[in-house]
Amino acid sequence: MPPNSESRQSRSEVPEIVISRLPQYVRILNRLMEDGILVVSSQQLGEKLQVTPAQIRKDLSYFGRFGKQGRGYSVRDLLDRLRQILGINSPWNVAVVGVGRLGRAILSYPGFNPDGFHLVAAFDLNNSVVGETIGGLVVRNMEELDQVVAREKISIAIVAVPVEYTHNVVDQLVACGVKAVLNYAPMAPQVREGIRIRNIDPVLSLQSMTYYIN
Amino acid sequence: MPPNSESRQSRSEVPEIVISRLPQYVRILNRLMEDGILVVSSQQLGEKLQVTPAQIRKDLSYFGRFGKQGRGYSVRDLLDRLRQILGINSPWNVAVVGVGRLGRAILSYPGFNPDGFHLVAAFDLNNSVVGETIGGLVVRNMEELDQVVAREKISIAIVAVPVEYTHNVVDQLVACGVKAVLNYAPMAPQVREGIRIRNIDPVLSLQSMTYYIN
DNA sequence: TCTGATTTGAAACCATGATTTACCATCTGT
DNA sequence: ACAGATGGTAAATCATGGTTTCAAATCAGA
Repeated sequence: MPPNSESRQSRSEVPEIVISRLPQYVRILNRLMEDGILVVSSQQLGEKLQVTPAQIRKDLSYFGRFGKQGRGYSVRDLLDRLRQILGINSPWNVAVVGVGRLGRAILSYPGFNPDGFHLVAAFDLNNSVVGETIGGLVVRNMEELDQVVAREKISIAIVAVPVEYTHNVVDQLVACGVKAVLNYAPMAPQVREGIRIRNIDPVLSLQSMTYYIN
Repeated sequence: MPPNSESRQSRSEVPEIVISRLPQYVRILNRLMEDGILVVSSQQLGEKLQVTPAQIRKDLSYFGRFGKQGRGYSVRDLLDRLRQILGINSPWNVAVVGVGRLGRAILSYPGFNPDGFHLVAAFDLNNSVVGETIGGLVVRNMEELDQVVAREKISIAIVAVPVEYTHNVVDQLVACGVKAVLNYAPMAPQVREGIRIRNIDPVLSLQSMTYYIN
């Protein structure tokens, strides 16, 4: 088998910051697609994203040659390739743990589904909310976690529990086979190699902005 | 007037990445403070934060000399200094715009107040929720924005409105004198020089994690 | 079919910031 | 006073990633 463009460069060599930009490219390309635009240049993409055209070309060149000189990139082709690279060309099943106010907001947020993240299960530690139906899902007891994660092939979890339970919940999720966690608690749980975690922490964001406006 | 430690280095020369680490130092120091720890070394701090002691010392050296050789840092003093540097030694008044499910979750979240971010006003575009009381605040009409922002000295806003209104809302806030915006909509509004904006976008976070677990 | 404009992709170059090393100053405890 | 620990500073080095440059490919139009 001849080397294809994707194996030219080992996966681990692509800088993480490049990966973090790809979803933004995807978002713009989706918009262009909806607008019926067929071809786009790195120049035009750069303007919409406030980055230099060169950076876009370099980012893309980690994965192959997707453009045509003198012309630009086919919106549809580039979108397909990026979705494939990111692993968002097929849907993911996601569990939400914690159905307090934030968890409920997450479960009701319509923005996950169109991008292929299907919220398929909800869990809570507090038995008084177990059994409730929220966003079309029955809230389950944490005892069912293992079984449901396996049955529904859940590899991503969104954690919105109080900070004091977070570490424990994340450990349980990882033990069940969950591979990626989006954590809304104000802490940075440590996870073992191979597990991805992202923390969303509004207070940290606010605290770094006050430096500049002070 | 002799140069003090803070003017040794012009504010703009401190790398933004350094600023973004300071709130994490503050968080750890708060915990140490609660635990009654009086002194901490860069070594110990580094372990808790998963960074090298050298980096912590270098970060702090942008702002002055806070430690004592042979001893470490006084937790209370370092905490005070960092809070002063970040501008979080006195409270900030914050407005929340958008009281849908996410806005309500934000208004009810108890994590802002202890860190000195006081949610003092809530606004919504939809008149059907104006007048409701949520988290102790009466939801106001956007027409009152200008007046309330001025009266309450609000310089930070949290925006949780649907994506199609976001650009407009951010513009209105900036026009009223708001200096920093925490945006929860899946877009990156452009703001003029001098205004700080941070975007919280769970879908982008998920999409960059799938690359690694695919 | 030729010409000129456009654009990509690769390589070279450069800027930033992290790490390492070395050295000194200062503190604690004995 | 001395030993050991630790911070602060500077310099050197290294790693990362952003920018510049340019040859080659492509396209549009005469």
